[in-house]
Amino acid sequence: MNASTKVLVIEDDGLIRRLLRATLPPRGFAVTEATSGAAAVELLKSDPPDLIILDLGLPDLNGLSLLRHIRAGGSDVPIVVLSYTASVTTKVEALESGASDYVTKPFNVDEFVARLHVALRHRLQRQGAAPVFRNGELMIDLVRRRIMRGPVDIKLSPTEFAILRFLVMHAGKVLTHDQILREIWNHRRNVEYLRVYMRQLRKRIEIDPHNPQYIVTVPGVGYQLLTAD
Amino acid sequence: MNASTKVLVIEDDGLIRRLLRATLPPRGFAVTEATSGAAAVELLKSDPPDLIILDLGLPDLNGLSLLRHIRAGGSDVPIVVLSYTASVTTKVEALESGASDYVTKPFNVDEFVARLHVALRHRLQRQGAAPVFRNGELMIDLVRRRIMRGPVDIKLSPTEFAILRFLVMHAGKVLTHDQILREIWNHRRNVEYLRVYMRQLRKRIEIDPHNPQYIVTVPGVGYQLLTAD
DNA sequence: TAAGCTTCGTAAGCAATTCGTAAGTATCCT
DNA sequence: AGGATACTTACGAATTGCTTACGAAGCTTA
Repeated sequence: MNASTKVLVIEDDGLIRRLLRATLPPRGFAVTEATSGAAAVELLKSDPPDLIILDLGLPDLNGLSLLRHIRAGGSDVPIVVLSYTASVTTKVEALESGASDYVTKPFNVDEFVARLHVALRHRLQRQGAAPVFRNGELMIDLVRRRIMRGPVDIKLSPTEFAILRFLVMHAGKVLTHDQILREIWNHRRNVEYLRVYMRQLRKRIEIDPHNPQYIVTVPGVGYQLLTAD
Repeated sequence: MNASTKVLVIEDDGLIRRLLRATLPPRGFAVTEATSGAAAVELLKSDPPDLIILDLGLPDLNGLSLLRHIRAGGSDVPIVVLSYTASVTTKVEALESGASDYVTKPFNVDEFVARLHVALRHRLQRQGAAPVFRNGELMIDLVRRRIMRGPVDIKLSPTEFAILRFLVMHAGKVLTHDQILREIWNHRRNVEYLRVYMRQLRKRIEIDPHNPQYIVTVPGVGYQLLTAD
């Protein structure tokens, strides 16, 4: 758990917000807050957090809908649900809809933080689990910075490698232009640069850059590194 | 969750064992039991399960030690801890030691099963599984933006995909024109556009667009994506 | 039952956007 | 000086979004 785990607290109740604002930062979390579903949706786009704490009793939007909305959008960010309602059906619905955990108020802060750690652990595991990406002839070893297509060694410039690493870390998922731009250039460049670099990357790793079989473009959205299966 | 998720129940209490033996198999779990830590260690080697349900109050071995032992061995099998003790320190210790969840007895079976599903989900995610909509030949993977009818890959424009995603997120429900217009264009377009795009969508995903079997129109109201069952 | 109105599906055209691609400049390191 | 890399601009081709128009189907009312 590094020092800057970004947590988005989507919570109406001011008391809880204050409690979390007081207790989370000392434990290594950077807290952002949203008091309504609408604000939350905005923040999710502009500055994706590492973890979401979601209250089910929001005024303008049903918490469950928001949960499903986030999951349907393709995000697998851990979401810990917080609620007064201990109704089993609500719990089950939330958990089956993609919540990582369900904590009822009032709660003990230490246990709560431990559960946040559990929720975050899976993400870490997933990232560390596959240092080597494989699809057909292509092999990418992020740790050794080694890329091979069949027997040929492929050399990449630092920027090209950074983009490819980002793709590998989210292999199979569609990454939007915005996501990549933010990751690589912190949003200080625009989409044209991305195109230039994607072209460059393809020239290097694809057999036929005109008919890419690894890095495919998702028109109007972004790019995607295809997985083997 | 396929039909044969192997669960190892490490539990001393006969009542709980009987409860789990009665309730888990109908929900798609195959149950193996161990009543002592020693037996559990044996079973873990001989027949590794997909999930472990671990009681902390074993006679011959401290449950926490067993938990740490399993993790130290490099296994990342999900472990759901079950216990009478609600002591916060115990909970925190278990969770930080690698438990996926901590459930206190007595518990509700439905919620318990939902939590088992959560614990298993991460493993599935790591393997690349994602929530997928299915109806007959049609398969829609929102995360990968992949739509297939039988063996054919279907490509959609961003707007077409946005509409389909909205339908999938509320599959089976009738969505009114207004709802869709608000979601997709924020009400800045009128119903005619919706028709044009629905036609487009059908041309893409339906076998016979004149007799749609997936996207049906509900006259005067809106559209509906039919579910399998 | 016929006429009139509304809803729906469908075709088609135009404008704007998106994408791939080439090419040129600037900067840094060797 | 040479080579690699990053940055930047430009442009044609393809795709997409937007928009209008019209006939068929369904419903309502006289």
